[in-house]
Amino acid sequence: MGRRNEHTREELREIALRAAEELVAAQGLAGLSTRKVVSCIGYTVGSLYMVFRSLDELILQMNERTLDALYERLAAAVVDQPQPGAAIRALARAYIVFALTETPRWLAIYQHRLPEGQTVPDSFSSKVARMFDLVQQALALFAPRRSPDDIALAARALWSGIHGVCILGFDQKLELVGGRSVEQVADSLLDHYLAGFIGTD
Amino acid sequence: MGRRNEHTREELREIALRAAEELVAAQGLAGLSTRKVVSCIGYTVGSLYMVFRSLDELILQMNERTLDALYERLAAAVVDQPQPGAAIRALARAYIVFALTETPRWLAIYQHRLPEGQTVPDSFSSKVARMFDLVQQALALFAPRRSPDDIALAARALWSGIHGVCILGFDQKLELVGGRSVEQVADSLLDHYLAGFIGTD
DNA sequence: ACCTGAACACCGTTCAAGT
DNA sequence: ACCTGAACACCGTTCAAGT
Repeated sequence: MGRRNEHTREELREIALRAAEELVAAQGLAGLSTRKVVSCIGYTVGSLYMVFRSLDELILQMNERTLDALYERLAAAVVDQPQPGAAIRALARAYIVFALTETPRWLAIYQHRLPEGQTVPDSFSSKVARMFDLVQQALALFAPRRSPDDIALAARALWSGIHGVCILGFDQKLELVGGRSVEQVADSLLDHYLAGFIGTD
Repeated sequence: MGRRNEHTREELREIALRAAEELVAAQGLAGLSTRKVVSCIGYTVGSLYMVFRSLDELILQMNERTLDALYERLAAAVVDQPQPGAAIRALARAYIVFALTETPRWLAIYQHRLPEGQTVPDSFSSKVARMFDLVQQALALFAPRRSPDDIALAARALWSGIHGVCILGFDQKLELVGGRSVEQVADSLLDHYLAGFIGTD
């Protein structure tokens, strides 16, 4: 046995991540397992540990790829939005569309929890920071007289708010008000927050 | 073996739920298992299935107890708040305090996902609705000229927003801005949203 | 060096067997 | 009726053994 060498390490990593993404898309993060991944790609359990330190690391890398995809959607959404208000709205809408269309892998980012004491790698954090900067830049253009501190706080509040709308919106468990779409609730949050933010400028 | 009859069905249910709550408090929802629960209460695996249909049902009932505890904190917070604006702020603050002090079992409400196709029992939904009514009532007093529809939408936007702040705030994975406390971000969301909401009255 | 597959310590759930 | 504990089908991870 052994020494098949059909794939390089990098190829193995790639097909494993792709298989993981398909499994998550079909069955959610809970439906992901090392044994399912290797059975999809025609290897045995041990091989996975040649490329990933653990299942947690595989999930972390999968989530980084999701963050990349999300960033590109957000970046594409702000392009050609000369009005700062429209840019913020476009960012929120792009986030919601991503969450709606890629629900399982978007959810996986938040469902996955590292074992006690472990922290996320820097590459992960910087992808989050990069995405967050888009919101901050749009807000800075929207309220140019505000201090960087005010902008940072507002960006965090708005981003968290939109995220909360998405999370609770897809959780039928918490389906509170019938007939209210995620977009409608997000618009309410955005409109009133921005009105209040600019009003106290 | 068998027929110990040390506890009634109801007692067994109670000590199992209590053990589950302790396990979750100590190790999070991921650290909860049927085998750990029964080992805590001195029974064997099979016994658990006399009282709960499945582990999912046990978790659901545990989460309902958490919702009860949360509701009481929220209800206590609005009492003696004659000013409607203060009532809304008190609700948000009570929610944050609960999330901060009871983090694992508060998180468990959102981490737990039912198997595909299953829906939450009515008792669960009505506990959520009851909690949500508190926000709606406070908002109705705050903006008495608004239609019930507007109030419902605003309540949902605000509640989702505060929840998003809590969720992202405790997820160090997404720790975006150093030094910003959950309270600070929540205040920003609340202040500006309410200002915008009342401003367009 | 690469890969296997048995082994270990877990897991949820079921159910024949015992009292 | 109540409860056990073996059994089944899973799980993540390790590692001696094979090529």
